[in-house]
Amino acid sequence: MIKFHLDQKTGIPYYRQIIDQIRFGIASGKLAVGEQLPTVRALAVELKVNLNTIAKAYKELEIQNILETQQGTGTFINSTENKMFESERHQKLQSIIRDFTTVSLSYGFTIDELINELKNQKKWKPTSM
Amino acid sequence: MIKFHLDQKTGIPYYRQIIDQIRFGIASGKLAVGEQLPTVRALAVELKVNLNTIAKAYKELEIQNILETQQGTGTFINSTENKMFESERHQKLQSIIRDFTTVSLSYGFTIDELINELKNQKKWKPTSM
DNA sequence: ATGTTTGTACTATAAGACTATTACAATAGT
DNA sequence: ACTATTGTAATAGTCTTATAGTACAAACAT
Repeated sequence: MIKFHLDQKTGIPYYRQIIDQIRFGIASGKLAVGEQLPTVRALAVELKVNLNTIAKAYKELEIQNILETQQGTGTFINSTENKMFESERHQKLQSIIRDFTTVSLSYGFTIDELINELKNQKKWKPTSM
Repeated sequence: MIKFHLDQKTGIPYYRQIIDQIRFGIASGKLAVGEQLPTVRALAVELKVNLNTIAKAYKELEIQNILETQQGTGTFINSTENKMFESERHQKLQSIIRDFTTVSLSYGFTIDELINELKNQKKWKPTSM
C-alpha cells in the first residue's frame, strides 16, 4: 500500500497533494489496478485532516475515471476506464505543453532550451512524493 | 505600441494577463528596452478596469526588475537590469521544468513524449496573445 | 508657484478556495 | 433485521485573492 504524506509548508492544498500522490502512484506502478485505497475516514485520521478533504480528492479522481467508488464498500483504482482514449490523452498532453510553453516563452526561454533541459531531467524523481 | 486585451472567460486574473502580455511582448521583441508603457490610468480606461489593477501588474514586474517606474513620469521597460543573471535564469528554468514534469509524469506521460511534443510546437504562437 | 500628470497607499468589498462539522445514505457482514 | 462501515451531502467558518473606490505624493510643464 502506498504511503501518503502531507506537507503544510508547500502551500499546495491537502486534497491536491493527495490527488498528485495517487496519480503518481498509478503512473509509477506503485498502485495497481483494482487495488483498494484507504477509506476516507482511515486516511483522514492518518493524515490528521477532515474526511471531506480526502473525499474531495477521491471525488475529483473519480470524475476523471481514475478511481471507482462504491458507497458502503470503498474506493478502488478503476479497472475498466483507467486508460484514457488515445485522442484525449493526446489532447491532455497538448494542453499541458501549451501552458508550459506560454509561461516559458514569456520568460524568454526558447523551446530548444526547454528540450535541452528536459533531457537532463530524465533520471529525475519528484521531490514531494 | 503593444495592444493589450483582457479576456474575462479565461479565469486568469486581469493583472496577470497584463503581466503575461508584457513579458511576452518583451520576449518577442514587440516591446523595446526603454520604451514607455501606457500610464496606469490610460490603460485602466482602455481595458475598463480599475487603475489599481494595472498598477499591480506594473508593480510585480518592477519587483522583478523588468519595469522601471517613476512616480510622476511613467513606467518603462527597464534598460539596466532587464536581463536576469545567468544563474537565476537557469534556476527559473529548472523550477518551471520541475513543475511541468511533475504534472506530466502524474498523467503517465514520459519525458520522451514531452520532448517529442515540444519539437512539434516550435512554430507555435500563443493563443491568447 | 501652480496645475496637470504620473504612480502610490489605504481601505473596503466581493468572490472563491479550502477545510471542518455534522448529519445522511448505501452496502456488507452477521 | 440489525449494526458497523463505507462514501455523500449540506452547511458554515476562515482565509486568501482580485478588484474597486478614494485620497495622497512625486515629477514635470508652463
